[in-house]
Amino acid sequence: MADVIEIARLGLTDQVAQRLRNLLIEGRIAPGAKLNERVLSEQLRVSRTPLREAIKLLALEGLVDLLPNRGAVAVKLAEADIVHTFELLAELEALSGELAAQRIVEAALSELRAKHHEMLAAFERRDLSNYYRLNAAIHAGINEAAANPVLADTYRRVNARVQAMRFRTNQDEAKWRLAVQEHAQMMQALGQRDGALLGRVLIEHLHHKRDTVLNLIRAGAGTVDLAATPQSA
Amino acid sequence: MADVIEIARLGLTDQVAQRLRNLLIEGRIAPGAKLNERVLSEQLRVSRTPLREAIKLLALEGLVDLLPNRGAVAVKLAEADIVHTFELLAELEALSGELAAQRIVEAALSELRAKHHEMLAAFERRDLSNYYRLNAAIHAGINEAAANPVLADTYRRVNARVQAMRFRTNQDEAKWRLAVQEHAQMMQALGQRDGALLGRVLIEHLHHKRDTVLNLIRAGAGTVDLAATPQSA
DNA sequence: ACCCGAAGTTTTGCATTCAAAATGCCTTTT
DNA sequence: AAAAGGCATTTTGAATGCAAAACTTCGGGT
Repeated sequence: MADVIEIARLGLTDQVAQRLRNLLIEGRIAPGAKLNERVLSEQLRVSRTPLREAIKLLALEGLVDLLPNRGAVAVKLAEADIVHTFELLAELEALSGELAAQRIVEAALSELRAKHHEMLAAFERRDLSNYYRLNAAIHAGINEAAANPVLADTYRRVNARVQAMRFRTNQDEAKWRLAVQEHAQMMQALGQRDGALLGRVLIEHLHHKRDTVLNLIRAGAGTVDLAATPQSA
Repeated sequence: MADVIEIARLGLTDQVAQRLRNLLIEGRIAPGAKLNERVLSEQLRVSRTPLREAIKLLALEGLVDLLPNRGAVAVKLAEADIVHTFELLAELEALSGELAAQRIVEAALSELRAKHHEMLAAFERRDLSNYYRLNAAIHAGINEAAANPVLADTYRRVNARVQAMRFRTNQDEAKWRLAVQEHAQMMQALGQRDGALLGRVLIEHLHHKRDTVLNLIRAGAGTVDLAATPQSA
């Protein structure tokens, strides 16, 4: 009866990294914005040491760019970056799906179905916030069902890069409907344990997601934010 | 005429990370060994600050495990980790191959062919060191030809985890021969721009590599090293 | 008037110092 | 004698301080 409870106890660095990650993903720190160490350390009430370590971590995750002797800036993804990221992300999701279809246990499948129905409810109410949350939870669930920690970890890292963009999509009614349909197909394929089908559906799904994000960028939303949220208020 | 030459100028942290990464991959720091910050900082002649940052980076890469308030240890991969890593790695290589077959330019293909022949030469001489170097260069070349930086980066990261193991394989003559044959098939598929075929060959290739590594571990080589190289000399 | 250059300021990078947590040893008690 | 508790040492974690690099601004020159 060794490690039974094991309460939190995260290091400060990891807490800071988590906080910064959220700020970046939610766009509270605008793409292209400089990350001033002194300012940030005062805002987060930590010294520069754990902050710097956290920034280095985020750089490895690809959420910030590191300019030697000139600090870090929040990444501003170009179209090519989006294309490249989704090219990989689609494949990772497909692999997750194929493995999940083979390995998922009944309990997990039921939980995913439940989340799927909750998501449908959020869709009917046009409750974007909950829809997004459940959507992410379902994808994460499939990932977990694949029972490959290395894959899960890699997926999380790559996904983080475009999460900020995905956050702001699904305004288009038609595309939203299509996404919901695809999710239904996913659940069906998973229920039938048809990995190949699930993989194909996921690739298609991500393909559409990519196009949505690209449109968003072309509309200017993803690149102009520079002065919009100067990370203060 | 801005940044034309742009010599090195890496930060100390990155240099330390690179050095540590090599030590870990080459097994100079044995799996399971503790990374004492004071000792390492004296050996590498740097202060603990950049060292700590580097260790955190390696933790994110999965090369060391981070125990809260108790420092870092070099990862000791279990069989399950190997299986999981190769499960992903095979897919990443296959994707690289498919994209490379579509996108590789003639010059890069020629360079790969040249490296392939050099590798055959190294094989004939049973020159394991050069064989390994050229082998890695060819895989890296295919990766680069895929022209997807996100994929390339991810591949590098995941590959690093098992590089230490791959380093010590190919002692078995029969398996070595097979690997060389598979490489020939790879070059042919690439020359024909047959991405699907190249993908299949690569998955098979990695599959075999995985089995070799698993055998190596089962023979005890991968896990017993604990006291073998106590990171000093 | 505009451009180039130098001094001052700011900001990052690294080292050192201080604090907190863990490990190991020794004493003490049953 | 064995186990438990406390003290000392070691080791990690975080903050501060110092030096070097980059940006800014102001002044002089063309």
